[in-house]
Amino acid sequence: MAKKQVQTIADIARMANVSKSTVSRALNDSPLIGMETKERIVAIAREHNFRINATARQLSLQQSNTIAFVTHAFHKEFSVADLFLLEIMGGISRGLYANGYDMLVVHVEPYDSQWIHHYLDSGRVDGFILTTCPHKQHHIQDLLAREAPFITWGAQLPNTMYCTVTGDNLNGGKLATQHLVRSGRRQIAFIGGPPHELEVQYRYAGYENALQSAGLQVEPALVTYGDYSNTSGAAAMQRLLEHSSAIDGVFVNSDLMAIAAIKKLRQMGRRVPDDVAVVGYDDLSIAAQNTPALTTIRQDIPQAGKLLAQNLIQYIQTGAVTNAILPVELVIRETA
Amino acid sequence: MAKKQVQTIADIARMANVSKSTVSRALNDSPLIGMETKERIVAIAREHNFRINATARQLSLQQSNTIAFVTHAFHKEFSVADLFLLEIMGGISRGLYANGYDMLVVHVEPYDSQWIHHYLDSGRVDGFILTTCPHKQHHIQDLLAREAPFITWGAQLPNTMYCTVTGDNLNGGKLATQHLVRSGRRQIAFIGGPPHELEVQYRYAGYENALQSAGLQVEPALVTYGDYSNTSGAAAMQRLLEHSSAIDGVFVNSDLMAIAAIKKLRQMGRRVPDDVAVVGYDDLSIAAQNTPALTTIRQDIPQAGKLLAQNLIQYIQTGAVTNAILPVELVIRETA
DNA sequence: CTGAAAGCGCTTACAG
DNA sequence: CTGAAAGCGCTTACAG
Repeated sequence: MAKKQVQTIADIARMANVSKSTVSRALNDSPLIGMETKERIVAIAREHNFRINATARQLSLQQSNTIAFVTHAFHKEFSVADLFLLEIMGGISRGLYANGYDMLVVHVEPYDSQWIHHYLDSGRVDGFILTTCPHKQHHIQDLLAREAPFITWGAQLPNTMYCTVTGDNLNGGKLATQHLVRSGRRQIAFIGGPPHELEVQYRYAGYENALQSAGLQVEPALVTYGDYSNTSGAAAMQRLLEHSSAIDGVFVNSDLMAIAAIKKLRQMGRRVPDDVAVVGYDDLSIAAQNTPALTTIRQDIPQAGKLLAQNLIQYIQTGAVTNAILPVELVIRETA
Repeated sequence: MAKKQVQTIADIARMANVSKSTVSRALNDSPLIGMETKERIVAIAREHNFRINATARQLSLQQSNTIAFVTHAFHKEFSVADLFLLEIMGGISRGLYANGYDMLVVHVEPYDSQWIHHYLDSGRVDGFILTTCPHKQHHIQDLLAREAPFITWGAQLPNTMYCTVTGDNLNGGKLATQHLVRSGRRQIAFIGGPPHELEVQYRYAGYENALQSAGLQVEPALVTYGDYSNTSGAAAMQRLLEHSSAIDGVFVNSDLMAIAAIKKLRQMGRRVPDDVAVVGYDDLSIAAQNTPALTTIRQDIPQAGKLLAQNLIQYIQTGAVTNAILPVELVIRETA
């Protein structure tokens, strides 16, 4: 495996005694080429470990075959919640690669949309994938204004038109709450993520829906919100217990908050799940590792990544706007 | 911010009444151009939000200005240890961007080195950054054979010549052990990562060195190894306690294993740090979050990422092979 | 089915 | 200091 000898299709053409055009067609599986010629050329190329020059190809084709994965600049400490990024990146990368695309990573600052110009106008990338970043809505507005091809992870804003992939938050809320109801809980609380998030609103709707189907009242005193961090989860749990000590079940919008809530419950002398059952959300690796192991709602993140890749490419190639909703699943462990 | 109007340097040339050559020189800060002309052209380009076409530039310059971050395919569950990847990627990305390079992410399988050809021979990337991936040595051999530009995170193999950045493992082991000695511990155990890893051997050397400086014996019964996972950490701790119940301090090669070891110690009825003091390694976010908060050795990972980027680019541009060793630091918390 | 030639949008040696 | 022209390595409409 020494240094590359055969550099261009012109080299291959010379060796095969054909024109560059023919080599290009053979290597690109063009229909207008003789079977025999093609196989001969492909064999020579393979033998010499030849790879077509991507840059020249991109210039000629006027596309980069590269997608940018957009995420926040990593200044601060990482939390376990960021494992989500790694997991979805794996899925995206796999999906892109299968379609002949590469994945660039772009770290963006909250209030700067220059990256759109930088990467798109220079032809570096053909489109963007957004997952979580501060001021996502702001960036989405700028992407729309620029008519940039992109897709996002998360629920679609009303009155907008762009590609999305999201989990089934409504059903997630329903499954979690139904499970609590089925185990005989009657005072079931809700600890949400930020209330302005659509995902959170859907999960709440699922919660409400499940309670009503079971003939239970939705009590405002049992509903509160956090910001997904563990400290906010602990604080939320404390607030709930102060207002209503009869709570016997909680549906929490993230595993991290759920684990913090469980700690708080124990500090306050409640047993989990005996006194209070807890269901989380996400099924990060810490959910299974926690003691007691966390009952939670799982979203298939690698699958989500794959869809983000495929549907963005589809949009770039056909203009079809898709909004995909992925199924979620209840994972029963020890806390409920 | 509408769709891009001005597409090429030819457009700018027309507007400025100069040739394409002149525009190119102005935009690239060439010395052989009039100050006045340059400023006029730059102003026009900025006004029209013009970005030079990266693909054409790359083809002309015969370089991609792109570096591949190579990591393992993400099949399995993620663990907190993988947060390391996110953190170092942030540093690398920042370092590359500052030098005008982009970061591509490549997920590789253990036994397949085709990715080297795929990305290098096609001109997609100018070099590779390797952090952790299975069969790293195997990949390094293939990179060397192909004469590919690359840099790795981790200690350098003997008799090889390539760029590396690594933490000061020798001093890390020394600092951890010295701290245990200073707090009066005399039966200090060592739980390493895989013993064939150079990093682990250096940490062991630091441990040994610190013990000897303190006039303490190195006891083979107090030395054991794991694979960085929490289960292996718990097993290692158990083995140590079975062989020698007088242990009053442990230096563990990762935070994950350290936390598992602490759990095990408590199960066996030992108090931490009263009966047994524990020092970990890495200072992942879980170290501070753990109860009790973990005393550990910190490496500046974002800084490491930045150096990986800079030194690889330096190598590509000048051929200079660098082996950088980053300082480490003892972070004292509750477990020792 | 195959080839000669133009074109993708840059950079730069060469000439002025 | 500036411009005309060749070249980077592909793809593809056009002609055969």
